[in-house]
Amino acid sequence: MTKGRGKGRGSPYRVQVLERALAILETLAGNESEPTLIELSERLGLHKSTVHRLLVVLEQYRLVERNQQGGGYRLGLKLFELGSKAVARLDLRERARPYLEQLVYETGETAHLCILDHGEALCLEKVEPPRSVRVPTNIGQRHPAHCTAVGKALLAFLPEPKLDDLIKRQGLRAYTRNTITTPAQLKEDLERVRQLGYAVDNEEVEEWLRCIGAPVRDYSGEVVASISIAGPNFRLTDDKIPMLAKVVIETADQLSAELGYRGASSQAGVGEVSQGQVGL
Amino acid sequence: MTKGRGKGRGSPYRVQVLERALAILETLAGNESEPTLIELSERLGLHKSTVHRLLVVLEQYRLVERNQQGGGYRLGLKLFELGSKAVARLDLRERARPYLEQLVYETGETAHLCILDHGEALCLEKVEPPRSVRVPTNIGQRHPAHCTAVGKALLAFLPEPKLDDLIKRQGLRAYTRNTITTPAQLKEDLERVRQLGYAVDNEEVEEWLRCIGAPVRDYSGEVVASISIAGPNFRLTDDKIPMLAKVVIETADQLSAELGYRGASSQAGVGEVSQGQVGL
DNA sequence: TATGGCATCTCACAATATGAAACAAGGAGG
DNA sequence: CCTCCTTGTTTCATATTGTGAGATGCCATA
Repeated sequence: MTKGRGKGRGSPYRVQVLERALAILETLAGNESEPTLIELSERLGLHKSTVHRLLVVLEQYRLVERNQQGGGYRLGLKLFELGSKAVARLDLRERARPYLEQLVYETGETAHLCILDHGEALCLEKVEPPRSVRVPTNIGQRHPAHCTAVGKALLAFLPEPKLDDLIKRQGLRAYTRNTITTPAQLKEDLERVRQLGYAVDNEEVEEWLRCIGAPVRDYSGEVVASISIAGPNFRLTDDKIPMLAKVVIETADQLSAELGYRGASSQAGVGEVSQGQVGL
Repeated sequence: MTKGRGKGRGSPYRVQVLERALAILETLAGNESEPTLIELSERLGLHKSTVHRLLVVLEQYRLVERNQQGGGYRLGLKLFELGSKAVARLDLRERARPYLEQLVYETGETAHLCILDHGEALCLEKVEPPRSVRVPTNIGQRHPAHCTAVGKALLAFLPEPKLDDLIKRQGLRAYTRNTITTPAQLKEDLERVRQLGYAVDNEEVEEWLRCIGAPVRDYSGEVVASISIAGPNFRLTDDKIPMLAKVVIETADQLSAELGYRGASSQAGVGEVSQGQVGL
């Protein structure tokens, strides 16, 4: 019952077992606790038997583990293995780490590296300062693009039609009262990002959380990632933001250079850019 | 044709589609290049149609991506997402990183953090020194346990029956002429690890590569991980090993303390150990 | 010993995945 | 310009494959 569980887009191809197996994985990914076979089957609206059979196979392949003689089920480490392979091709991650560390050192705030993946900001790497307010993010986590600094730093350099497409598909959900919720506002904000060279998340996703992000370009000049610092509003105050932004931009530019970007000291050259429009 | 493709262990449950889908993922994980639909179907001995259908579904769920309008297929970033969730529960990784960095700082060599997963050493984290000989390992990669320092540091604290079981299942494959290939030799070596508090990989997996590893314990005293440094034989020379081992052990002990181990300053008390032979 | 929660197994049924073959879309080369 | 070849996409009849009700087994706790 309740067959086509969400997933919206009517797609021509379906493979029931596969979809169910993946639903299991997603459920395990979503839950802190480690659900039991029956909890799982209830949550998915599937039969004990069915879920059991799938779990056994998934376990054979290490995509799923059991707590130890009995407990619940959880994601297996094979996924970590595969996931590591999936990001290995973007060696961004390894190359960016020193720069993130430098950023943490210079600002004392948590630093992130993200890429745009299917309209959301996917966090590839995070470096935290020794002791700090806990920023509620994790490596591998997705974040909405329209209300995060990393997200906006990426969106700002997307061709307009793609941007429109994303807005239409993802919507602009409100997380706090500061969240931007109309396309017009968002575009205005992105224009500011292009002019200043950095993006700000002013408590748009979490009440007390502010972020400052800047784009990272590869050898071809394309924006392929963004980095940011994140901290509580009482440390990232309005008057400090320009100064901190300068540091973030500098670091992002260094990383861009590492990736082969020989920018004509072009857009957002920190010092002097903001005279003309930077143009979409 | 060729139905039960390897996977040996005759297990009571089988779900064909799932197994095939996972075979696709494994193939994509194993290949540097990004194979095309037909290459994939040939390699798997499956029909174009079948593979295509599976790929489309896998792509819907982001487990697989295409190169961009046309190229080959490759692993999708959803796997990274799931994989990150899978290791999040062992927060080992984040907590260990500073110690690995310290280790790199103090020794100038590449540092690794591994756990024992199904008889192999799974690399959870790696930190490299600024410029160094490239150590051929990656985060997420599995390594044989019997011929690596991280592996032996873990094996040494396994109950004997489990060890025997592992040896029987994994075998002791030779990678170089230094690789230990008999259970007796291995056990002798592991005894030495227990006495000295550290394990050495003396070019047992790669001709020029040496490693020094030490176990990490959690609050309960159980060995849950190991850390190591790895470098070329001309830097990790016999005479330097005891000194370097001391550093590795100290760092491992600090990490153990961080994890809540209030060890009775027990085995391998760092200070006085090394008078014996360094062995091997 | 009874009880309940959970995992595992069996089996008849039909829904589901399968793969042959036809079609479409490019690209390369003559 | 046309043909040939490679790769991806779609369709459809078929029986292989997955399904789920229910029975059984297992191990706790009461």
